[in-house]
Amino acid sequence: MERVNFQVIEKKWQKKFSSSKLYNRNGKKFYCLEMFPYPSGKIHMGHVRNYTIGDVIARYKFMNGFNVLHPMGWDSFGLPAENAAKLNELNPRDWTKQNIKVMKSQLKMLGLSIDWDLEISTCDEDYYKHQQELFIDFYNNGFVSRKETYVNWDPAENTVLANEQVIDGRGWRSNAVVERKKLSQWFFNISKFSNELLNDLEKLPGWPEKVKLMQKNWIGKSIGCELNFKIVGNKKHLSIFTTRPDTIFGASFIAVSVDHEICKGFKQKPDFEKFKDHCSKIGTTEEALANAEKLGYNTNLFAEHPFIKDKKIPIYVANFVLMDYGNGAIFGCPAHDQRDFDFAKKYKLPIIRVVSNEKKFDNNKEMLEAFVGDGKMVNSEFLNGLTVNDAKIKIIDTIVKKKIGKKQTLFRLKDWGISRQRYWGCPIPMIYLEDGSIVPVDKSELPIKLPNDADLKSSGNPLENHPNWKKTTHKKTGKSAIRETDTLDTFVDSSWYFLRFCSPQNKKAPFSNEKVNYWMPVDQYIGGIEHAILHLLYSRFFMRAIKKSNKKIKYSEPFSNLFTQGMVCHETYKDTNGNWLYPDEVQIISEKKVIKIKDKSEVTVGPSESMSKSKKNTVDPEIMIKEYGADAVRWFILSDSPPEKDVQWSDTGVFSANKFLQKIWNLNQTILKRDNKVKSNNKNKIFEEKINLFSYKIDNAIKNFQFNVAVANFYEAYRYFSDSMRLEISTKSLSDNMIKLMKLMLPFTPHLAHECLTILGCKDVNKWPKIDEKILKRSTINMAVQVNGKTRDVLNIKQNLSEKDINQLILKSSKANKYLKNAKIIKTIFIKNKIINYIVKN
RNA sequence: GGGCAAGUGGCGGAAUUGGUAUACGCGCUGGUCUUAGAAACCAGUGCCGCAAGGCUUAAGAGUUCGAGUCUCUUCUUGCCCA
Repeated sequence: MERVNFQVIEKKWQKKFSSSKLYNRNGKKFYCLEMFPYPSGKIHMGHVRNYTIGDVIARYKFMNGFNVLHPMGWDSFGLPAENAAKLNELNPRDWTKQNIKVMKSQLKMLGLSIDWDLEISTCDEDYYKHQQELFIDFYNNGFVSRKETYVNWDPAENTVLANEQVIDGRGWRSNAVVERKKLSQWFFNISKFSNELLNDLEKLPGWPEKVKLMQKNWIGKSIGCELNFKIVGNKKHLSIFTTRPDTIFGASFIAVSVDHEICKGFKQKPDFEKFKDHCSKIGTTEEALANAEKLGYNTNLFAEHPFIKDKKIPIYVANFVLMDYGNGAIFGCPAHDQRDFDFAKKYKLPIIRVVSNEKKFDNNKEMLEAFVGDGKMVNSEFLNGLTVNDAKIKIIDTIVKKKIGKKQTLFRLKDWGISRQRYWGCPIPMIYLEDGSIVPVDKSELPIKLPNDADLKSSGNPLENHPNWKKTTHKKTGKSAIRETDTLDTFVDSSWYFLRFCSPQNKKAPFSNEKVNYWMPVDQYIGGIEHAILHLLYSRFFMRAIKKSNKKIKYSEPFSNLFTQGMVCHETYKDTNGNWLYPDEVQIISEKKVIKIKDKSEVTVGPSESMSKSKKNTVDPEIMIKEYGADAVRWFILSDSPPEKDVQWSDTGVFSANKFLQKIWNLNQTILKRDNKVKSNNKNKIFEEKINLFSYKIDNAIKNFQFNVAVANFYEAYRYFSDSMRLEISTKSLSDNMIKLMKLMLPFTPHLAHECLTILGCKDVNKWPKIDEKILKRSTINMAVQVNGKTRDVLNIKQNLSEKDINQLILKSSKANKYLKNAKIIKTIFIKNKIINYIVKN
């Protein structure tokens, strides 16, 4: 069998992919974008999967006549560069540049159809200059604010962490116990768009339902009401927020946050300070608060119940009430909220049931946990007998009429804290004047560049510690000023890069309005599900804020279709000492026996998990490409699982992918060498119809993102094709149909397909083959013959035959006949081109 | 605790959306070729049964001429939120 040297043809075609313009600029626009990588060092299999999927779509659309935009860039600011730089005594910039160089060459090895002329890198001054410009625009349009808030402070990293970076009360990277600290921070006012971001999810039919649901929950709209309580012996009111005003008759305490105004009076009390100190150690995530033991500090103050005369409710300070949600105060109804229940049990507060779903309500029954289900109101005076929902409506109505509160909508979504006490990020273009005012720098002074000589080794904020970087002057007044020394969260960098790709070399502005209005929105966005919430939500916010500050932009949704691919997994290996081992350090002898190559010791095989450096269950794409070829790696990663699901990496899988591609090559060679004197006969027609059917199936599978199904169809088509070589089919027909198949394969295995198409003499390589739907209607179909619902025969027949014809056929020759002979047919169910089912009685 | 998915051979998975269950690949078994191995090629491979045939899509029920697909109950797993 003839073999092709993949290394040679892949190198050859990769040169052509990057040297000539891949795309012409005709046809309807199609913006295909994969989430750009963080340049961490080398590409991993997750990247291979992500970019191969994107490449299939881009090439498919291009071959179908679209004007495709398929760019790539680098999400190149971020903490790892800083850490690596510390470790290796390198400048973060040099470390990042080096990684980009390596990863770019690796991506090229995959043969991706990326337009590298559009390459951007977020750590380039060219990029972050415009980001600073956008920041100032946002500031001038009221989308930026400065707030003092409690933040998650990582004492080991000396930085603020986002809620999602706090795992079980510890920093995700440092594992240090996170503290609550009050800091002045910059915020993007994403919450101004809460309603819009929620409602517009409905306008995104091309997004997975799952992602939309996650965003919906994240935004977390809740409708409730504000209610004022009178404090006994005090003229002041205490205003609380609740989503369960219907349970007011079950209220047995009020709980406020430690930061609530009311607590100011206890500041000098040592027991309060101790309590507050304790609270600060829990962290601020909802999860941490929910899991923490419910603790309270008794203020010895009481509030009057608004509907029960002379009833007094104790006021506690509680660790599970947050100042930045609602009013920082709630009323506790222990019978119908688990947190309140736990709290009431601990402090021996009454538990009064006000909702019941029992047939006969038993007021004395002891509760073991809170009842949060639906039911009818009890113990609630004028609400008794109503459903929870009706009770809510009635009580809010009453509260409004009595002027002791109002209806209120709250969102879980908070403003986006963007300040980071870090060096390797985009400097925030704000300055502090001597008179205390804070103003943006003049746009003419952009970019505010990062200094090259910052000290990264000492703890704290490197820009703050720099001897003179922060000293500047205010352009308008000439007076001295101090720069903001925080840098922007790197999520900001990735919130608008898709706009920059539309005109990446634009020196004057972040993007050209005209280009953005042409290319946006992204027609197909592809990336990991891990970005389902934050990155996508922030990008949606950016688009809206940009549209409001730049009236010429037409769109508010950045991504019209979203595809989230699954992860790449591999088995894990541990040696006898419990150390993780890389797959290439072990040898698999049999299903039950795996040994360490080095010393032949036994290895324990663990479950297949998402590839990660910490568990060493990674496979290096570059090594795989060198061994099996890029086309085989691409082929395998698409073939084994549906793209939205996790895929298991398997060496035998990529090995057999290579084998198959060699067979394809060999088939091409056989056709080329075939005597072309073979005259056409009626075998041609059947052959062509069959290949047409395969083409139809493959085309459909690609359209539906079922690449694994497409691959299965290629295997079948190959086998059919190879079997047909023995038949008297004209060489021209074989060659034409091979061209058809190779074009269909081009998005999957571009190197091999280009090579084969060239030797077959194909002139319109980048034109998707025509699929004749008329032929599909002419070809034969299989019809199942059932008796009493059991399949007894399958007929290969012409399409659209009538029930009568089929009855005759069956009587003549069918295996099903013997089940019909001595039976009485009571009923026949006939579905054209699908099935005939005889219901019989003996 | 809540929400959302999903459960099909030894494994990854397919099934035209209610109409031939197990396509395709991996693995395995046998054979040809080979000094031998690898590769290549051919055949077989859900379970029971010598066969005819019967059974089978986590378990159980229901709707239907017909259910992997729809409905209900239970179990299990995964993901997200808490």
